[in-house]
Amino acid sequence: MQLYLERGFEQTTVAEIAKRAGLTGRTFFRYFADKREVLFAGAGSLREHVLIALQSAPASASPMEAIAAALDAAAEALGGHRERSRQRQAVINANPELQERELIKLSSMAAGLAEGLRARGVPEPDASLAAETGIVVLRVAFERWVTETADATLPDLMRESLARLKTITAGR
Amino acid sequence: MQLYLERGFEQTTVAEIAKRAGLTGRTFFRYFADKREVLFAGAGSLREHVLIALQSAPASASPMEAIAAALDAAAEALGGHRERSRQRQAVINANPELQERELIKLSSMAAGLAEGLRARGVPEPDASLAAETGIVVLRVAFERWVTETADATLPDLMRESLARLKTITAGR
DNA sequence: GTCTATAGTGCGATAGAC
DNA sequence: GTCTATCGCACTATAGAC
Repeated sequence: MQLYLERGFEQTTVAEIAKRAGLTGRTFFRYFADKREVLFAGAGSLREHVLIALQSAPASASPMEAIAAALDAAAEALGGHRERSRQRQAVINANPELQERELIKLSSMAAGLAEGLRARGVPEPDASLAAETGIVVLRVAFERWVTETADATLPDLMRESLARLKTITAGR
Repeated sequence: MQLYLERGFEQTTVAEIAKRAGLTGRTFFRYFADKREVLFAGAGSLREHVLIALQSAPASASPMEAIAAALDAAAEALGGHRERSRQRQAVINANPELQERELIKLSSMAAGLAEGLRARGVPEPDASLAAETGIVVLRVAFERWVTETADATLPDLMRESLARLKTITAGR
């Protein structure tokens, strides 16, 4: 993160990262599949967290209610370090390659959520639609959270965004 | 496409592609920013097509109605070559790098749709939510279209998926 | 079209932990 | 004695500078 902020992602070589960490380039690739992956190391635990929350939702919950529970868990997990999130997002927004990686991580979370919903008996295409829609809400709320100056809390923005979505999709 | 189908995306070198096209590797990179981009050459025109449809929607249309019009245009543009779409998707599904590229193309379309909605006077976060949700519907419907054996038409699947989404997000 | 930096891989050597 | 972490080296292919 230091180097990526200092001189930008592309301008930073793996050798430089490794050197600052007191390692060699070869060892870097033992831990990270590629240069981008360093910024997404925490994605796995977030994914688990969210999927557990989905499973823990009461069986009586509707698909979107279950997704809402998962989103609450995500907001709680992400809502902490706002400044760090801002920095990280600045690096990512400055580089298309990193945006690609971020998108596929979120897509993987969506796939996990869809699977979780199917396990709850939700048929397709409803499971995928609900899961992907949940990720949309997550992303939009997160972007507002790191962008806006007002300090609404992430869980609040998440709930508010979900409410807006319901209004928008409601018929007419 | 031939080479990617024959031996897989990773196993195909740019030199091989260039040779079969009667060019040198360097010339390949004059036309395509990277090895993946060949598969997404048509994305730009689809994007335009869809954005024009959004602009052409009547001013009285609600955000989701405008998005629905854009989706119709997308379905019409994509709905033709089903077998080719299947092949293309098979190549993409077999390779994470390609999935990343596909996601960012769709994300760019979502950004365009959101901008189009804002131009229509739709405020944030509604514009982004509606736009991203539209892309979700597009993706889910498209996946059903290339996956399922039954030959429902893409426009039909698109409309049906949108209808399901409305049901799912409806309160309770 | 040529030249080159750098990402990323395969294989093997070494050293320390338990 | 096995397991794991780091490193060294050779090599390919992408992608960018010129």
